[in-house]
Amino acid sequence: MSEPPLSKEALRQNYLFAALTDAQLETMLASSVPVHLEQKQILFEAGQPAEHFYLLQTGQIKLYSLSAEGDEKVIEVIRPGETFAEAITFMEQHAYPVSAEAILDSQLCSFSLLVFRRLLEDSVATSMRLMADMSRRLRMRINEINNLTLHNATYRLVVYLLEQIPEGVVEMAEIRLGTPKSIIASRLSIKPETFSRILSKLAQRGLISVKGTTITLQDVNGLRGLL
Amino acid sequence: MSEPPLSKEALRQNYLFAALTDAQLETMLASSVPVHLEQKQILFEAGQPAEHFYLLQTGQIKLYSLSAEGDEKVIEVIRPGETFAEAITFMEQHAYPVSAEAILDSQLCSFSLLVFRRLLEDSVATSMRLMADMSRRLRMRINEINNLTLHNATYRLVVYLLEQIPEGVVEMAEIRLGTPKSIIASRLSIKPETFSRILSKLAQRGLISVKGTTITLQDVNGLRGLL
DNA sequence: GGTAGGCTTTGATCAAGGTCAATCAGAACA
DNA sequence: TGTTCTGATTGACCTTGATCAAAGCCTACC
Repeated sequence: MSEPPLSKEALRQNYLFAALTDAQLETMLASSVPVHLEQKQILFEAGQPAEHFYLLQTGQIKLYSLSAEGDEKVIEVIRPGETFAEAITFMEQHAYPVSAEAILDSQLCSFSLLVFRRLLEDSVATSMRLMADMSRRLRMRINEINNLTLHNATYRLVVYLLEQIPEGVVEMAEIRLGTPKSIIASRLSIKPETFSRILSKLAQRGLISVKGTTITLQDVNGLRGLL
Repeated sequence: MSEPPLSKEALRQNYLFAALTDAQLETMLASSVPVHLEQKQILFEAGQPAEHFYLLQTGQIKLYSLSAEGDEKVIEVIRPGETFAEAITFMEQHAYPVSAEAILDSQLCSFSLLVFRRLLEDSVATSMRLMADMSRRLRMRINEINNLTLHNATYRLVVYLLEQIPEGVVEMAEIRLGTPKSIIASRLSIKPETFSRILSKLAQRGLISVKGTTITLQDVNGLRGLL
């Protein structure tokens, strides 16, 4: 299992690193360590002291919270090319606010939060990008709170389905869920049983059809009409 | 109704402005306009193009979302000394993600987002503070999502009550709600009726007592035990 | 003081979604 | 080709909290 050599060019693909100078990029790379996770392996747990943030190269990672009773809520599913936990540099106590676990075997790269933070002080452009991203995340979270409080489970599921297809599609569309249904359910704050029931209800109404992990939106406009 | 003259010193009280130079502060002040809102007056609505952010001097403002059916969810209640909407500089489309309405008559001060943004480019320290605040807000939102999905209404209400009292208190504590119960209910995503019922249930169990807008926590430890 | 209008409370009823348990479907593997 | 294991589905039932409607309570204002 040879670790993929992370090039400066590859790194610059990511918005976070795009505005760094070569020297800065090299500093970041020098602090980086490749990390491999097996499926179900835990990267960090909520409350742990945070010293690194991560760039996911391949695989999938779920960020989630646990209640005292052990119930799990998936906050976000990270996909290749995305970084996560970088905003933690700014938290008072440097501790992860959520836990992270590999859904699939994953290859990632860890960076020092401290090094990153020092570097931010010299890179206004990168600060701006980071702020833009944080405000995007903030916006996403507000959106999610709205969905949770203002809308029901069916609404959330339909929104999710429609988000998976490209803009212009009007008629039919096929979605391949890249993630176990139970995790999507948790992401949407729905129990797996309810998730399954809603899917079959939508199928009954001819709006979608489900075959295993593939969902075909038979009537995109009809689905939009539910919102 | 004479607008209170906003001094540089007063402005520096706020974390956002604390790290600015005198000249920068003057630039901000030059872009500022005092705003007065009557109770129930709307400051801005979700989706409107955003050109200003605000510092609340006196009164109370609620930030909220509306569903298509007109249901309202209060996201946050702003109190004097707090700024809001400043993170919008970084959003792709510069539009307010929520609406803002005065709960009480309120005096506030508006600032130009554009001027602020330009100034951030010259003030690394202020960028850092802003990022710290954004990450705090991000953390708050994640916390709220957890509360919504992992905990029930009673839990959320008890957490809210306990948040209102100082750290060390063990026995009794009195809370004066500065905000109508219906708004606190919405903030906690509970209907007013349910809110009221939960309060009386807690009162029945001797944990609290309610007299109008004043709530006495009779048994703080008992309440903590519910969590 | 009387009364109008805004919150808040209370009661009765209902629906959405959760829980528990059984069964099923597939993938992995021997 | 079983066999096993994990995740998905289905059914019966239950709980939470929403909804609807009717009082109550206060405060403001005539």
